[in-house]
Amino acid sequence: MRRYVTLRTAVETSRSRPTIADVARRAGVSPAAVSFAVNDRPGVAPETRARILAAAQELGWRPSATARALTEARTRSVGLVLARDPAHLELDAFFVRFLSGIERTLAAADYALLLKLLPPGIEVGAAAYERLAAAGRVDGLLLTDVERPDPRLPRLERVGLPVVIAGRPEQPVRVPWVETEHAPGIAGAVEHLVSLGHRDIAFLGGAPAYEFVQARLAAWRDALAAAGLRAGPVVHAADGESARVGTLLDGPASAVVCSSDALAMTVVAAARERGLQVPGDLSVTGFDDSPLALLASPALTSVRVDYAEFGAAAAAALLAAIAGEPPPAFTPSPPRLVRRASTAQPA
Amino acid sequence: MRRYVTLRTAVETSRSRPTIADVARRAGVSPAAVSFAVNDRPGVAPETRARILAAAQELGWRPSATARALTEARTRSVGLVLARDPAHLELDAFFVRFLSGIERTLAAADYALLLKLLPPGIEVGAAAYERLAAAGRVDGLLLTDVERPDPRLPRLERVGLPVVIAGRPEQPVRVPWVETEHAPGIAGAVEHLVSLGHRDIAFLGGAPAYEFVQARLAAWRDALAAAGLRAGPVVHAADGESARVGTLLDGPASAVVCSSDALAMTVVAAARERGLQVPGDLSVTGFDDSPLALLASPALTSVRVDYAEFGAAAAAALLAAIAGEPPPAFTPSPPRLVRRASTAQPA
DNA sequence: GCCGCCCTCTAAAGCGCTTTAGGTACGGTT
DNA sequence: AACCGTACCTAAAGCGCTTTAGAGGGCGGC
Repeated sequence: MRRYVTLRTAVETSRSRPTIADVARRAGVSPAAVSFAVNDRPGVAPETRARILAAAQELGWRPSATARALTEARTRSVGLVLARDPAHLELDAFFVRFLSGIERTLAAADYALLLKLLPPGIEVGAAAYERLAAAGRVDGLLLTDVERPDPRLPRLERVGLPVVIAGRPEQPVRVPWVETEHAPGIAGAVEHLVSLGHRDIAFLGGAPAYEFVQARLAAWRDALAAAGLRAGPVVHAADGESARVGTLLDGPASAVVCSSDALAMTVVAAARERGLQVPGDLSVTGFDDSPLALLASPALTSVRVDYAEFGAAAAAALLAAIAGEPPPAFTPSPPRLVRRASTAQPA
Repeated sequence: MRRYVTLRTAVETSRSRPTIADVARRAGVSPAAVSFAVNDRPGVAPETRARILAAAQELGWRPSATARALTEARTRSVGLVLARDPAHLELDAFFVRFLSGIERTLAAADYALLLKLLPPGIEVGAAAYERLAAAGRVDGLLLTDVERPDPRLPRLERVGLPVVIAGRPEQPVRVPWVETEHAPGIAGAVEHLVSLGHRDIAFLGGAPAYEFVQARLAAWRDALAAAGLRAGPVVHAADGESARVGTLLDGPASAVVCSSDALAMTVVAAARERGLQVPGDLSVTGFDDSPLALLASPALTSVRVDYAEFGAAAAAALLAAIAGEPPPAFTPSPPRLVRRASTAQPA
């Protein structure tokens, strides 16, 4: 057997990372053979492969992600740009769960996640996407927090990279999107309240610009219509904005359906200020079933949605798009109403 | 003026990203000239530079981050590995604020953040660091959630990449670390309670394995000693673990200092279960001043620490380490006690 | 009017991989 | 004995940039 020899003296004294050439030299083969071996390609004798892998192991060599990215024309990383105020993210149960689902999928595929957290301002957000794409830092992009209308969407096709939207765009887009079954969870909350005997049910949602807030609002409206009830008052507010939230309590509503647990706590606080008891005088449902729901007193009846699963599905769809395949089927598990102490029969 | 011409026919029909050669051709210069121009190096005539930049603009060209990474031997990205249970992260005010601070620094330096979110399990966590480093995906690593002792630390020197620890390692390490002034905030809480007249002050902290929990515990102890008081009971618990938290209330303590707002809410709930009023029968202080503090009822007296500033400083130290410079000075702004309704004079 | 210098720009190598196009040796056919 | 396949493996190009060495031209000084 002829051994492959290079003239370069093997100065392995350097402390920098070994290269494929170092491994090749040590295993007595060409760099190409090393490449074939580590990538599990045919054309390498089993014992040669073993020798190569051993050499790589001994040297602690792993192929440079950068060099690979250059030759394979893909970085094995995807980007997620979040253009939300950090303060708004703090109590958001969605973000962390969604992120962990994304990670689960990406890690399995050996992809990395590039996270960009920006102060809000759509223009900035879109520009960030485009910069990431133009620099070729990522193979694809994940979009979330869809607004209606969303100014980012028209610009998306210019990005020239696979993009998957996590959410349901209002306007028609040529970009694939993935949505989970969060809104139907509202129906469960309404039905629960109706079955308790409530006839006047209000809605308290977050910023109306968000599509997911609108979807929940619509679900609330539909569920009321299905129950033959008229829609009670609707208020949009930020967490803790108790003045505005309090206006909900001026009407006849005996129950409030909220689009988040933090908002539900805001209602509870506002009710208490007015001397109303929860759930005696007012029933309140939260959403997301965050740890908050248990900490609140009374503990909040809430809706649990599997956002990790959603994140995993969105990431899977993106990986498929990158591979040029159709997105895998996603059947979200149905949201689950968790009954706790914040709902009861009306007085 | 001689124009640079390549023999390659300019087939600009392809829809793939333009390369430096395309820009060079369009501007009538060599690729090297383009490189010099976009990197603001001397040796390019002003009008040539303008012509090159215009060509780049017209083509929508940005240098490939991948190719750059290969030649410059740096990726312009840093990694952050979080090995915490997502459920634990959900109510954590630290995480999001810290992240936004990191982003602020990185964005200014045109660095990207590679985030890895892992299920806990230290072995896994360290391996993730090493894989990221070995593949050359990042130029440096940020470590947080320091434990005592932390099994990751001894392995850190093998990583062969700049690392900065955000937190205070118990064992001596040769890796630079950055810490913020969170623990002294506890002293403020204790002093506040003492000034209200409390003599028996308990401590409720999160998992004792975390160094930051220990630091807060120590600060509590020191503050009590300084006030000439004996240390009340200490309990470590997870958010919502009210059974264990309740044991705090069996003793003589008239006040509880907590290491997070979520724990403070847990105490409040446990107290209420036993028929104790907050703050009438029991004063409680939270920590972090998360949005929770305002939503809770009573609103929580809490300690605000600027974690964004901390994240920014940690990232700055890492960038300095990458550049081979000493870390910039960091003087954290002092924590601020925010007095709200959960503390009052003892009965 | 020639030399030398500076300014501007190009040629070409090289970063660490992957991949295509062979090339060699060995065994089995005709 | 010449031939063909197959199995392994190597040479070399190329990914898109940066960078070093050096080429060419204009200009001032003598």
